[in-house]
Amino acid sequence: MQGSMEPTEPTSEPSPGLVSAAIQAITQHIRAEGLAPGDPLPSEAAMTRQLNVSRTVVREAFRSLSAMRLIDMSAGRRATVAKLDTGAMSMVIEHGITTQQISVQQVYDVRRTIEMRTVALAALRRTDAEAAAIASSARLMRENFTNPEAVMEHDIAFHEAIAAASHNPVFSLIVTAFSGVTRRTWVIGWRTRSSDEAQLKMIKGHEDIADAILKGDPRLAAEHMAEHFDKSVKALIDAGIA
Amino acid sequence: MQGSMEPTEPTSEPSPGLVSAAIQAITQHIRAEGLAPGDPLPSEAAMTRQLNVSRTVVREAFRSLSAMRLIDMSAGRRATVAKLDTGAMSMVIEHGITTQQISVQQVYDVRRTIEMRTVALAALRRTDAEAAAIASSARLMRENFTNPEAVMEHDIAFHEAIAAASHNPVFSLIVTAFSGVTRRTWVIGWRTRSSDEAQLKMIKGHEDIADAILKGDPRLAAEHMAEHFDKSVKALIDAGIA
DNA sequence: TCCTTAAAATCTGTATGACAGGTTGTTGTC
DNA sequence: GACAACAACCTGTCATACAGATTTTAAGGA
Repeated sequence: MQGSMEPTEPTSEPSPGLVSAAIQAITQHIRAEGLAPGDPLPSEAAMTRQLNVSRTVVREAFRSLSAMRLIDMSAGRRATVAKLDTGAMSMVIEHGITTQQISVQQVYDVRRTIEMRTVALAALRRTDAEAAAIASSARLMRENFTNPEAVMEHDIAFHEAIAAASHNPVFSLIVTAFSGVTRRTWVIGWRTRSSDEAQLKMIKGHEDIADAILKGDPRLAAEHMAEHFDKSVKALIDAGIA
Repeated sequence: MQGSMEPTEPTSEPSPGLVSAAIQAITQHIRAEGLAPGDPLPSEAAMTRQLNVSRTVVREAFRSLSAMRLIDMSAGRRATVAKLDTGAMSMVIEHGITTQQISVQQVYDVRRTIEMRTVALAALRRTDAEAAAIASSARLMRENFTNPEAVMEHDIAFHEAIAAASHNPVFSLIVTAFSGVTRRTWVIGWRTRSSDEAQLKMIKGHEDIADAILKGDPRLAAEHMAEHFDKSVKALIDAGIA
């Protein structure tokens, strides 16, 4: 049963490659069956029979979806539908940066645009627990301020917590996808704030944002966020980031 | 040379699975060599030797990156670094929608946030050709207004053209990633505009945006865009979209 | 010498078979 | 009825084979 000898559909085959077809078949199966995260998918063997292709093809399809984090795979178990994850988006952004198709500044412009909105939404919709988590990240930035690495991680957590408090997972998805870029450039911005004073002022900015969210004042929160981004971008430009 | 018999690195193996390791090796190769779009990657055979794993593993890694559109593959040719493409992002968004982890309204909120910015940037940065392309899409909407399918495609092209005119590929990436969702819900909004008058008014809104961009007035352009989105969201809510 | 063309080497696409190891369902015993 | 051993199923990885596409090399002629 060599693949090219028995074209299952001699008429219309728009996408080139059996793997692409298999990927589509799997995603369509999810849609057609109305599967939810955690629900199991057909086994590779079943898919092999259904599509009448080799296991190689089916496996490459499953693996591709797994790489995009649309499904979860593990040995012995069937693949399951995955919860929303930022994996694929992160990789696309990283790819764009490393191949110099997008610049760090362009990412920051998008981040600013989005986070001006998430911070306003967070001020309006945050639960008490979310407000506490945001404030906590800001506090941890101050407490660890002699350890840049730690400050950075709490900074990233701070922005992700705000996105989560916006109660729109698409915002969370995008903000989180940018975290990788932030990890790669954050230190540069930090170094331009040479004095302790400048560094503490930057941390103060985060506390102001957290306070505004706690108070439920979207306009004030957005103002502080704008200021924060303007200074961050300025720091990057001063450091000569293209 | 059975895989599990000769652990190449008996000490630290953080990521579970050889395929993940291979994916990382490839992306790191791109970074380390400073490859640009179009540049060729090592052959599968070369990668197989370098990583000391089977071709199966290497192939699944390549295929995964291809599915995310980070690399281009075709028979006989070596894989090459891909230009920035929205493929993976679209699939993530689609997945979120079909598994009901995100709602259409949430996508529209993100679109509104982003396109309020792209339209302003487009007004400031558009070339004459870009302004013409945007206006052309609006005109084609009017000319084909008895054919909903055609109107939709020109509508989508309109928004993507604005994103392109923002001269920030990250915006283009995100806006384009949402086009799939738009294709799946657009008709619903169109139907709520039952009269020709209502439909033509909606098209007029697009022309107003195009004019503002042509005039180079970011504030006016953003105002028209806001109005457009508010009406679109209202139309979806009227139609009972969750 | 240079151009053309045919053969060889290389590469990807797909299929098949094999086996290790994990997971789940079944059965049989106590 | 509880528990343990076993069988069935499933994924992870490897090896091999071959078709078809592409690139490289070599040969031959102008």
